[in-house]
Amino acid sequence: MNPSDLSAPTSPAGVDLSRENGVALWKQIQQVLEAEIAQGIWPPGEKLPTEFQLAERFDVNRHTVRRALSGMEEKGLLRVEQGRGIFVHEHVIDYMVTKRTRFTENLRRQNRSTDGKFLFVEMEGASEKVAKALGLREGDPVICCAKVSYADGRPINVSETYFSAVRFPGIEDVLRECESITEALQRCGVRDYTRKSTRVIARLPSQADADHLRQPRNRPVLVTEGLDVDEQGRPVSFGASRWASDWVQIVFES
Amino acid sequence: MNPSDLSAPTSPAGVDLSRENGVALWKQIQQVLEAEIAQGIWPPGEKLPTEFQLAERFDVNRHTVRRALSGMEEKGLLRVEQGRGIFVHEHVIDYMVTKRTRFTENLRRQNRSTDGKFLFVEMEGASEKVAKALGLREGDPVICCAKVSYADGRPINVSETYFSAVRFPGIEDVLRECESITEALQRCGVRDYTRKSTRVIARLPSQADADHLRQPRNRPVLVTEGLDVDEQGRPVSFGASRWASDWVQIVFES
DNA sequence: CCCTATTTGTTCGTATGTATC
DNA sequence: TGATACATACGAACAAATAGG
Repeated sequence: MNPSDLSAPTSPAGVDLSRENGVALWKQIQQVLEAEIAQGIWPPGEKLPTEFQLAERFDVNRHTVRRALSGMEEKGLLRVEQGRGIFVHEHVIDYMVTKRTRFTENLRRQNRSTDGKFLFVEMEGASEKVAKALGLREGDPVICCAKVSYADGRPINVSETYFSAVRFPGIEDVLRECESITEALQRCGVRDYTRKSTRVIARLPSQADADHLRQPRNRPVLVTEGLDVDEQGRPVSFGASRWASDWVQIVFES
Repeated sequence: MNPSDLSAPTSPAGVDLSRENGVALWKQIQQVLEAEIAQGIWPPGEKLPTEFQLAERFDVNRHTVRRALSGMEEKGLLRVEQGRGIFVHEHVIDYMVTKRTRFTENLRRQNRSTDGKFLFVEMEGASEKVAKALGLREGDPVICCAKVSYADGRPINVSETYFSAVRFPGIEDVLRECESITEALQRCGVRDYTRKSTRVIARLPSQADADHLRQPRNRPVLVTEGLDVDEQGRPVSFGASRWASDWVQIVFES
């Protein structure tokens, strides 16, 4: 190591850990690091020193540091990314799901800026799943609207939303002109719609989804499938989303 | 390979793929495999031949097979486990979350046998999160009831449920005697309770959770945190669960 | 595209102290 | 006292993902 590095200490001074008070070393390390995060010494989003550097600082084995870090990761305080490093976790976004779930409105209420980018809007034949949800037959024409949604400039969601091309003729063009799906549906005569059911699973993302969400492929995503219905209970749209689970938690209020 | 292996063919006979009809080879392979799964040639839970064996069977490169398989995995037809193999996905369990969510009742309705195993029931000091949810102060005494729940003999859920030790004196012993938490609460004077909110995230499991759920550590789990309240709206219990996301999808009905 | 360095993830083996039977 | 189990801590090696040239 270059001596000039000493002028830019990347971590607080050495800490004395007691090896005789009966408290496990890894627990003491976790306490110290949690306190430092709480004090803002390591602000949200900041990269922590490497496991090796932390091991040097506390004068313990790397395994001992890892034990402390894994406890903090489970608490949601850290995000550990293989090959990149360890990061202090930013505050996650609560995405509230209620009967009346609207993406933009939802995040605005949490003082998040929102943005969206259409990937494509096109007509295709309904898959078995889409057909079943919308009450159509497999192969019936549907409009698929694929987009990536952002909060505070970070991609948090990749989605495809399907509409019956028969029920909503011309929605293809309307969607391309509108900012939000709610707006497009209103222009197509749907004054109001509500969420009927939402299905949630967790899995690892496809390469394409990982790219869109700018996350590694070994971090899981939340996958949701939701069906929206109009005031008469008829299906309006079926949406499939992948959420960056490191940044979003989905909250269902009854 | 031992010649006797030939007497136990593990896969259907060779299939002719057309290289001239403009349909990508991997799509043709996917069609064939999906048809075979639909026909029950590869029943749910069955291990498929290795990628190499499939490549030999279709006389293509292993990467071509992988392309087909990855499409099927995204559809949820397969489950790929690094180092173990490729398995036909069993039908997943729909765990319905409504205002009145009861574990056993919920799964019985889907003709699933249920079982549970208590890991421990003990008193501890409330963490910040638990205290906040139950309306207590950090360190206040709470009873933690940890269990693993099974459906059809497969572990699908690891959970800890917390109760105020002040509000429910003696629940520690009642829990140990009861089969279900609903029953224990009834014995403690809670006639009815409803789910107020449920929070969902996805992450990779801890070693302990992976062991309980009998799944590899690189398969994600669904993590839910739910708050139950009594008829007066007072918090009754706070539960934190990890779900084997390969076997369960959580469905919220509004 | 390959190659290398960095960093985290995983799995061995070993040793020690403590609690329990 | 021994036998056993368990948690803790260290060391070494290798695997896997990332980033940069």
